[in-house]
Amino acid sequence: MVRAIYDSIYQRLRQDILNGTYPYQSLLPSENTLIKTFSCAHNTVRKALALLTAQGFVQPIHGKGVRVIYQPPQKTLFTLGGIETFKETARRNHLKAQTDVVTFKTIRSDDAIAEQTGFPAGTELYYIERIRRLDGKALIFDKNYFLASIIPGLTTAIVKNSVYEYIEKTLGMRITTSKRTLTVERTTPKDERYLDVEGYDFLAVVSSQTFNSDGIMFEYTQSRHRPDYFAFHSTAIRGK
Amino acid sequence: MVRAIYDSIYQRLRQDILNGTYPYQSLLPSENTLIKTFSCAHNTVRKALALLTAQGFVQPIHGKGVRVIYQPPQKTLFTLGGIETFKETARRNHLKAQTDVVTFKTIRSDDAIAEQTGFPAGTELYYIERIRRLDGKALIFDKNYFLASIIPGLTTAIVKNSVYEYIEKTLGMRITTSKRTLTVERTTPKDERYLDVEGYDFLAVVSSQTFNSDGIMFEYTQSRHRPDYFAFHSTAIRGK
DNA sequence: GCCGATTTGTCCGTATGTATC
DNA sequence: CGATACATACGGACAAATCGG
Repeated sequence: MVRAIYDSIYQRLRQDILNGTYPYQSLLPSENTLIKTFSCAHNTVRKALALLTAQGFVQPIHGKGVRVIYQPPQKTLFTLGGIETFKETARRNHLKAQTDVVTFKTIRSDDAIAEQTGFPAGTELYYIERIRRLDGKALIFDKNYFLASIIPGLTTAIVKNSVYEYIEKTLGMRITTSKRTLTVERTTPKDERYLDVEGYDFLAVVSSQTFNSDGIMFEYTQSRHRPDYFAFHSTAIRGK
Repeated sequence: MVRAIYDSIYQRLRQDILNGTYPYQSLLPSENTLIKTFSCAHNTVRKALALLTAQGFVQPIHGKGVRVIYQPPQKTLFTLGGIETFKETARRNHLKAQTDVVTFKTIRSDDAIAEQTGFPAGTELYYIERIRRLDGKALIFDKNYFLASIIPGLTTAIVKNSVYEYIEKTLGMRITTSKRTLTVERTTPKDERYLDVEGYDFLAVVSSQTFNSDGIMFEYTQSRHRPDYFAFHSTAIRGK
């Protein structure tokens, strides 16, 4: 897979921001300099910078330069914000990850499920419930609905490992957009049965719809997190 | 203020998606068509489409078209996700908003504040605590730190109305990037004193750093929300 | 399976506008 | 005012994916 030029520029600048070459509040080399460094056109550099801006790494200042606004996270705990696998998250935090599958079946969506997930009623779905353990503690309760017509051949073994790995590596499907809603909800009896709630009576709940590169929603997931291991990061950019 | 061409195309398409002209799962007119419609260059149309993609409205499909993946929110309640003032949010939900200022003072940041907010120790700051009421109920507890050197002349009157209005209209400063972290925390005695917690012992806590168009962080805010009036929306796009 | 039309994706070079210093 | 730097826009070229005949 050959990377696009703008992408390699983006990756390079991103790395240099992360490793401190361009520290917080410093200015990146000017667009003109970058053009010479990477021997490419103006627009190509700008596309890379637009990406960095959208991800919250830099803030361009008209007539002045491009300022780095990324700061390394101070408290290092379990966080999420991009599109990341549970396994990836665990590895990033040097924690031992384990997944228990408690439910695995195919269902047909009814009106209630359609209302909640956005899948039309009558659609054939996989329904999966999993418990995510970090260092042995049951911290996250996941409910997944997968579109059976798009994700064929799911097995408990796959589900226990990583569904995303199966989707991307085996099926060769690309995951692109993910829309999320975050709420705070009271623990249910089911939560208490499966999770080590340890006195917590509220959970952080992330509901997400995931789309593939055809713009088809193929997954609806609800992840219920124990609050003390949860943080969610997001960057918003005003208009322009 | 004259809008850029790409921006007017973006606004127009966005409107047409919101009002149902281009419904969920439909395809937008092709880039070629849009070029003719708006009498502009390829790249200009593409910039508008890139914006729509980044905001989660559409998903382009190589060789096929640009698919609309926006769905109107089903449960209409208090939500946030973009950069929006409290007043704007209240108006959108047809609720009567009221703000009580409980603390308003200037302080100098110490090590503890620096650690939490990201302002260097020794910086002069405004510190404000406010209670946000919707339809009379005290639902949100806000703590703000503003950089005094950047936001001069704050008064309780301004703070009771809208600080952002003051910043944008009176000072003429542009707010651009906002970085947020979302956590779930136990209510404190202070929360219980000021908010109508009604038995809720956990709150949704949004911490945000706001940057102006010079890339200077001028605000750190912590908003503590009662769970039943809180939802947070976010769109993530996988790298490429 | 191939070809050609359509459509999105990447890149270039140039020109002009506008903000900062 | 001039030099520098980011912002917008144009037009052209070619690549890559999709789809129908």
